[in-house]
Amino acid sequence: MTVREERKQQTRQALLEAALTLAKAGGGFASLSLREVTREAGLVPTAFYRHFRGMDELGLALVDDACLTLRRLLRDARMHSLGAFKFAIRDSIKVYLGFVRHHAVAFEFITRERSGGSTVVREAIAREIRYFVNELAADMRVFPVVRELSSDDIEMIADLVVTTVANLAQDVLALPPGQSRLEQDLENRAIKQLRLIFLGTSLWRSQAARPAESS
Amino acid sequence: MTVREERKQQTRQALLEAALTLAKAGGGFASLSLREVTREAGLVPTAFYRHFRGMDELGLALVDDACLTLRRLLRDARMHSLGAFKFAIRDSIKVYLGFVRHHAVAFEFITRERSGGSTVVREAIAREIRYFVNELAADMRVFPVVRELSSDDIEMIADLVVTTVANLAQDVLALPPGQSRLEQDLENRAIKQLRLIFLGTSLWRSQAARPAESS
DNA sequence: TGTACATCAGTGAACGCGCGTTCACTGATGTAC
DNA sequence: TGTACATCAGTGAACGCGCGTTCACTGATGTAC
Repeated sequence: MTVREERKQQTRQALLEAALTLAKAGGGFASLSLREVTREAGLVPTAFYRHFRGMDELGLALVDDACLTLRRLLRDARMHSLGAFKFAIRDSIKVYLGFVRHHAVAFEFITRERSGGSTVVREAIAREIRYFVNELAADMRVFPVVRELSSDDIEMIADLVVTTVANLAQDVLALPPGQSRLEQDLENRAIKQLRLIFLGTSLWRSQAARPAESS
Repeated sequence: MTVREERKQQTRQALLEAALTLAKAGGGFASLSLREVTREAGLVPTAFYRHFRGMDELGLALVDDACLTLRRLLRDARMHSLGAFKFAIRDSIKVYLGFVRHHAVAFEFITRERSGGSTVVREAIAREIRYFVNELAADMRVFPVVRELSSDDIEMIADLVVTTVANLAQDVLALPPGQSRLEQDLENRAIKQLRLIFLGTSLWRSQAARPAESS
């Protein structure tokens, strides 16, 4: 990579980080101006166009970056869990929350723009979530109890799990800093919820013919 | 109510509806200008201040309105289910989705601003969700299986249910119109998810001492 | 009931401001010879 | 290696536009007598 290309990448990164910082501090990515971003990055507004066509393209780049990091984490986690042949919910949640806190800015961006913001950003995030659900569904097949279920049901359960942990991230990040007691409560709640889900999973097919409507 | 007060209420309502319409069509409530809203409502911009201090106050009024309607629905639903002493998941979801479709604009506003938009609107929505979780937790106590659980656990389960149906509403509303096949899929998925949750609930305490970590 | 005054929802002009985007430019870096 | 030209990331002035908010106003509705 030439010196010029290297410097261009640095500037691009500065723009992405400026956008994340401002989206976190202000009212989300949607209410964020091109001029604000370049100002934060220490550039003149027109320099923006050397890197992105407009704010939408920058938003997509943010989603891609954040999700790439998350995918890497999941891949590593899968390696480890496959090696050890175990699945401890509490440990997994701890690792996950550590990651969420470490990449708080990127995560806040994703959870926030998931349903707000511009259409193109929202669709990109929806696509990534679908990807994660499929990944998790595939991973879950290592458990004998799960392997007996239909693909449809496995995906249904994976979706419930992803929704639950996404909700956890959202709640934790919405907390004012230093509220470690409340954070503990949220963590414990999510752990219990996942245990409940897997408890239900372990019985799923056996009762499927006449399900738990009357309970 | 005098003629003047009546007309003022009409104008106020026109502003609220204009904001809902625009928030649905455009990029959410946050990226919505005072002038846009008054224009849509057929007013001069300055007339806005006769009704709200600014856009934040209008946002809060929207949350209040939408949640008031939803609370009424829940109250009615409770009456019926208490009268009949039954709890059919499929029927409940059907009623709920009917309500979501009927109040699509208000619902889209809530699900969208739940995590995007201005801080004050977001906090108001979080407060309402907490209220719904508590209501549901109280309602769930009519079931003998639930009554044996701790208040903490009941709330944990209620939260999981509320998150799941909120997620369903979000997914259904994000669908392009006329996709009744995909809508059916989402509905069936949510029904299964709730069944799974109640299946887990029916066994919750009995396995609590050494929970489903190894499954 | 009729009159004289008070209230106040909605008007319209005006303001200063930050926005996205255009354009011609500069000067450091890259490249071909 | 040295030179002459090409590339292109970043500059700075300029534009037209919609924004939130102010202010003094108008005229229909309300109220006191």
